[in-house]
Amino acid sequence: MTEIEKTLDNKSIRPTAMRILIYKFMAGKKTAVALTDIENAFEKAERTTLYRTLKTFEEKGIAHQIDDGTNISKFALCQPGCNCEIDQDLHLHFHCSQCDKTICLTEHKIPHINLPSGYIAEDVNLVIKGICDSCSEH
Amino acid sequence: MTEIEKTLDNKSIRPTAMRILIYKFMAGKKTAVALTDIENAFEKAERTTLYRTLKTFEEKGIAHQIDDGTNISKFALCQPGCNCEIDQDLHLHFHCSQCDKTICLTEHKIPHINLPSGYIAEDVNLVIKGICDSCSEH
DNA sequence: GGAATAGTGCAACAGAAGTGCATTTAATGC
DNA sequence: GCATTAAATGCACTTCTGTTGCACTATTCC
Ligand SMILES: [Mn+2]
Ligand SMILES: [Mn+2]
Ligand SMILES: [Zn+2]
Ligand SMILES: [Zn+2]
Repeated sequence: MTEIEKTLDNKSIRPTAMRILIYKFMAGKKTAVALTDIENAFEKAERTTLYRTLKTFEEKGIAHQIDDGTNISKFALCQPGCNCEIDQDLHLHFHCSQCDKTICLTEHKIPHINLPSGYIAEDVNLVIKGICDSCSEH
Repeated sequence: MTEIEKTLDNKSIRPTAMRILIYKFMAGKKTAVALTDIENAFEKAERTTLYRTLKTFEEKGIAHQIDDGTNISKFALCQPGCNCEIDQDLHLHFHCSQCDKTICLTEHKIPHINLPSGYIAEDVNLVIKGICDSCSEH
């Protein structure tokens, strides 16, 4: 049983061949991935399978979905300190307008926001658009 | 020349019948509107016209587009103090998960966010999802 | 092994966004 | 006013992402 298989098993995700491949692919990327990214990376990849795999990953708490403002959902494996389950402690995301990559800034937590009375916050999404570190140094 | 016509004219937007209607509709709403909201509000409304009208409104700086995480673009007329043109001073948006309404919290500015070195911020989007004041009081 | 369950592949659909082009409408100059 | 020109609109069509139903396959459990 490999490390990945253990990780999946821990969260009661049956470690099928496709799931392991997808997990590996995501783990190898420093950025969040779109469904089509995975689709293009593998010859034999069914969009539906990817769709449902990502959904499973998210529901079981090993990945989180990111809305970066492009209207294309991105996904990233949860990092240590990610704490996606808990409402608090959410990190922010960066979307580079040049290379179109979306990056989890896990260390950068979203500051507390004061709301007008009557408003109850359940979830918060903070996305910064700009130039990423790779793009800015060139 | 009515007040609305003046507003449009000031930003060099030709005040056509449809544009005035759309402007009125948006001004009468306290929440941001989706394209389909306008489409449903008028019998004779062409999606393309609405689409391009909203785009024009945005480009000319009398409205701003809002990505509230629903993957449906919302639009709202700019309020005094909205300052959409300037990167700084952006306000946050609230999306109610119960009534599905999206609200501009023009008074609530997005706090300054520190980024890792190399990252350059150009735009920032902060959306809070939860229960709005109307929904929470019931 | 066989029943039950979970995962996958294929097909099809929904909804929003976007584009090209012909037609209509409005502004401008004479 | 009327012709000329440019802008706005309406219609048809395409693309893309997301989503679901259903049949088929693989895996687990007894
Ligand atoms: Mn993230
Ligand atoms: Mn707003
Ligand atoms: Zn970049
Ligand atoms: Zn509400």
